[in-house]
Amino acid sequence: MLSYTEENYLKAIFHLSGDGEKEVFTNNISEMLETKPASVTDMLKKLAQKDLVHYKKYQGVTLTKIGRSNALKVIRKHRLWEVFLVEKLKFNWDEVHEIAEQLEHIQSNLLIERLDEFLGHPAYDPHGDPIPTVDGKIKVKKMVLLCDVREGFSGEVACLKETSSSFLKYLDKIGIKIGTNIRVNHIMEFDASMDVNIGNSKVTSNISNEVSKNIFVTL
Amino acid sequence: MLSYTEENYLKAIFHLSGDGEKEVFTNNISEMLETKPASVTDMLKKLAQKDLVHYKKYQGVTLTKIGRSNALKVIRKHRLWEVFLVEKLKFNWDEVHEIAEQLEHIQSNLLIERLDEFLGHPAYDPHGDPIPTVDGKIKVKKMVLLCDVREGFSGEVACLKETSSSFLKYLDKIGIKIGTNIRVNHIMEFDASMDVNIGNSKVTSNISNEVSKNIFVTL
DNA sequence: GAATAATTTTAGGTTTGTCTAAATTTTTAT
DNA sequence: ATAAAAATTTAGACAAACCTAAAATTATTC
Repeated sequence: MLSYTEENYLKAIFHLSGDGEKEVFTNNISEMLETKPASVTDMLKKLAQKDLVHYKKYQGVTLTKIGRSNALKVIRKHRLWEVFLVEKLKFNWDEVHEIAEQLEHIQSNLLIERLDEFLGHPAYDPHGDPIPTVDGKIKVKKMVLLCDVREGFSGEVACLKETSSSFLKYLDKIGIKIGTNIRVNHIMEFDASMDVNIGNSKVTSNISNEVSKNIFVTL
Repeated sequence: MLSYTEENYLKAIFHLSGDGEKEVFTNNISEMLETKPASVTDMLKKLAQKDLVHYKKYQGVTLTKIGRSNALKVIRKHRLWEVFLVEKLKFNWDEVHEIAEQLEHIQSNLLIERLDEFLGHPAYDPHGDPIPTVDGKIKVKKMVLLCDVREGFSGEVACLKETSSSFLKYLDKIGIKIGTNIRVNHIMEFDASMDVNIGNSKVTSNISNEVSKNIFVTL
């Protein structure tokens, strides 16, 4: 049985490693979890001892099989609870993160499977992130960042890279949600901002590169 | 902001005091929370310092206004989550306690008010216990223990004193749930067991005094 | 290839909530 | 009323997860 804190470390390592691809370093984790590097070192030793991470002094960490499977379990719970909050309790997509951060640590396999069923086995959370299956598989969609879409092409919003409340509120305001179609009409050479059509709207909106770098679309 | 542990102590004191009526003693708390009396003393000092309990060495504790209100908030959350688990996720009434013990500590007023709304503002949890309102009021039903019902009279099951899994499973088996009508036909002088009719059944069942002492009915 | 900078680890300390063992207070029983 | 029993508190320790400050390692730069 992992502690609340151990689960958070595993989750952070998973995310920072790009879903388990690369190595992760002490300072990255310390920044993400808002703790000091010294504390991270302490915890990495502990996780290594429990066989949850591969860790060599000064050389960064990666998750073991067991560590990865535990991280995915927590992420599954987090995303299912987010769906519940938005679909059933009518929360806005920018309000659910903090609550799901707590709910993801509730221990009960039966609970999470019943919740999954109750929600109709959703594949994606409200921000478009895939929900891992019970056995730790993730459906990866073929997506590109909106900023990489060429002029004249269009795509469907699939997932967000950034999910801060302020970003989500901005997207709400300009009418972008998961599934919205976006057509790229023109890209400014100067600042890489884009003139786009959002949804069925005939009106052209301009979105900054900072924004288009944080939206994934399927073509 | 109270810790998980502090909330559990307040809740335990509330329950042990008979909803805030009597004083509670160190050993009672220690037994309920499965900790040693010395640990309880430590915590009582801390709670007293935070003005959550009235505490005098060797003389027992009672909750302050603030302590009581916090205890009721936790109990409200616990019981609302129990309703959710039974009504929405199809849990059996004997399976929900442990999960609700965890869920009751999730911090978010908005969450609990949305949940309350989602569930249709229930007044009682699956075991018949009243759900405190946001402002800490509890609806007290006029109830008597089934063992105090006289021969020839009948009552409706309103609430259970004991809510252990084994007791709830036994009640399931003999067909007793909240709302079931029970008619007392005969009381054995020897062991105070009762011959009763459960629901609309014409068959007479015999239930022990141990059982009838743990069922509250309204007449 | 040194010297400096950045990163990471070690050493030692804090807080929260727990424990054991010993001391104190209260209650009960003779 | 006093001795024995029961309940409670104090004293001192421990584990988890964090901290600061100093030391060690790795990376970068001239």
